[in-house]
Amino acid sequence: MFQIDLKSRKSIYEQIVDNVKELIMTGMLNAEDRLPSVRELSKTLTVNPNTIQKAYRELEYQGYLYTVAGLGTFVASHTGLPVDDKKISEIKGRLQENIRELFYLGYSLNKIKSIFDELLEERSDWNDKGKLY
Amino acid sequence: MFQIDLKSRKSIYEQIVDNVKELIMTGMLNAEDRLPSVRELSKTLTVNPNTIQKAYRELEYQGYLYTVAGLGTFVASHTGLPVDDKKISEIKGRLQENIRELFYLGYSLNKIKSIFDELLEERSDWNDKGKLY
Amino acid sequence: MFQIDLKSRKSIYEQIVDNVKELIMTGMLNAEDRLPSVRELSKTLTVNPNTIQKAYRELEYQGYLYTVAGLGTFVASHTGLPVDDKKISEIKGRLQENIRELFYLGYSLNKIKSIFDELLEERSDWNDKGKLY
Amino acid sequence: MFQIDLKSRKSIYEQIVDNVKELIMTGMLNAEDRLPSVRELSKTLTVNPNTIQKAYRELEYQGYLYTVAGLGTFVASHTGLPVDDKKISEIKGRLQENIRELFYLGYSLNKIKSIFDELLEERSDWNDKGKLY
DNA sequence: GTGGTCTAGACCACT
DNA sequence: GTGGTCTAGACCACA
Repeated sequence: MFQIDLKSRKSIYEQIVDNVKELIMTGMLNAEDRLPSVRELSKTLTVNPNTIQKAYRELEYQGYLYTVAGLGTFVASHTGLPVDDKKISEIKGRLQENIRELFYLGYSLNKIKSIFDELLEERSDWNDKGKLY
Repeated sequence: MFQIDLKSRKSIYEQIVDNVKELIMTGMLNAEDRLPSVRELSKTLTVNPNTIQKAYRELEYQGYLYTVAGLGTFVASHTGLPVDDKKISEIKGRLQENIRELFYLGYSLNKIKSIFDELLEERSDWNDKGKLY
Repeated sequence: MFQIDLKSRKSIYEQIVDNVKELIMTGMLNAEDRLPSVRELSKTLTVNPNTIQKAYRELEYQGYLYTVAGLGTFVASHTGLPVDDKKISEIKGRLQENIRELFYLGYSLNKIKSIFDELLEERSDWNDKGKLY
Repeated sequence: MFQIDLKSRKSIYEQIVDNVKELIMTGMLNAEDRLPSVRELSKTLTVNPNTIQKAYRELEYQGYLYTVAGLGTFVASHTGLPVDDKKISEIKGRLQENIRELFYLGYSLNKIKSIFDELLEERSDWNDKGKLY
């Protein structure tokens, strides 16, 4: 599934959260898919079960997963969710930050734009079907 | 100068680092400008001096500031710095991540592009003079 | 009959208990009505039979149902039950809690009262016939 | 501050969550008040620090507290928050449930109304000042 | 001092 | 089997 980097400055549970999010966002995991059980993932990653559970719970809080005690943990479907304005503006803030950094490193605004377009180009295989905006 | 948000998840020293970086990148602080002393900033932000100290040290380490004993802390000039490829690709990675997240939240690629263009528009006052790329 | 929400934090058997209680209280199920067998309900809800079993047993224990071996499970009649003072004061406690919460969320006492009246209004179709108080 | 009931079916951390919420809602704890540190409360309640932390974190998720690592945990101010519609309708659901139960226990709608009015009366000392609705 | 993370290992309720 | 809670005790970064 993925690997944990113990040397990273990110905490283990945070790495798990990010990795699972990515699997969901890239479509490797789809709505209603069952995730490995806490104990299973604990073994394959050689990480304490509590740590896995913490990650899963965090993902549940963030709306990516839901849990049925005794059955397992599943990918939540998020269609129809009201778009989270707070989240959006947070992402915009991060984008601004990145723009600023690139600018500081010597890139002109035009160059930054072309970099971004390039990145979008790479994703042109993604399907806009069902997109709300 | 700027404000600290205690409620943020970011640690205080990290907020200071980010804020100073931002001031430098946006041109509010220019090369050779003198920063407030540790004690001064400590008072204006009502933050422990050790915390300010740590932030300044981190900024020094990252090349944004330099210190002259007995005189104070100053903004370093960065012109002529070799473009840090590692940093660039890290930023690109973060941009990709943001794209993925917006896409996941229901935005089409076109919409994402227009969001980014909007953000760039807001910075159109920035001067490309002296940009290397 | 009703639906189970796997995403709910409530355990499945608890949802069944609550739903059956509701059906009884709203008069959809009346004294001596026969409930679906464990196997039947298990199929229609696609839920493990053990889970249904546990829910029925709980409802029996709480006095809502009774079982006749070989015949099935039935709704118990509750007329003439001595009013359970302990239960009443427990419900009052919960009401207090809800009042507190609404108040905390910014509602005035008057507004809270009108919310409650509204909820009662929705139930004005209920029949007070036979009520002891 | 409060006591934990080990015999309760509520988990310890949940009891802490509920108790702290109540302290906040009743005004015993006010915005920006500092809560006992994790270790402190751990000692006074003779409960493991991890359990306290879990409770505090839960309260943070729910918006009642905020945390500054190295400084402590504080009561968040919630004024100006957009009223959480989801929360409101959840509370309404609970109120309906209580109404239903009282009805089932033999109370007429009128009696239920008078019970609720009585409960509100007890809180008539509360001040509506600053209430949004 | 503060909160945050992590481990090892136990016990419980639910499916 | 599943997730959920709890303990005891360790180590880290931040203020």
